[in-house]
Amino acid sequence: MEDINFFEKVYQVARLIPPGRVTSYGAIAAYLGTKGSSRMVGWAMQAAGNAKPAVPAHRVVNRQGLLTAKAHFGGNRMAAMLESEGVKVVDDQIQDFKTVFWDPMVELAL
DNA sequence: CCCGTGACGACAT
DNA sequence: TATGTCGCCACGG
Repeated sequence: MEDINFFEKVYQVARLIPPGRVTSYGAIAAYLGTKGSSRMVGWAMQAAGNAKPAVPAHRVVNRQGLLTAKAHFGGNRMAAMLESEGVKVVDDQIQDFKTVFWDPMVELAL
């Protein structure tokens, strides 16, 4: 685990996000132990586009459940993918965010 | 090696 | 509740 880079850690956790669920940058960061570096998670996601297998970055949103990454995906592609998985999105805001929220700290229960 | 940047978050006002 | 400011750390130039 310590052999892999911070980025890969983020990728692995992100890939564990089940369809129809979403998580926040801070949640991933906290799970990795770098609680205060939620930004790094987002930064990693930027590079995630070059990672293989592809990372479901569209399932990662901010603490408010707002599709901040939407701008990076381009257009409403991100929202469409989420809705396709059963996640309701209105005006870039995930509905019932609390319900679809997937917390690695709890789900992975390390 | 120093500086700016960034898909965030928590706290202060 | 809303807005503003600071902290956080990795990466590129």
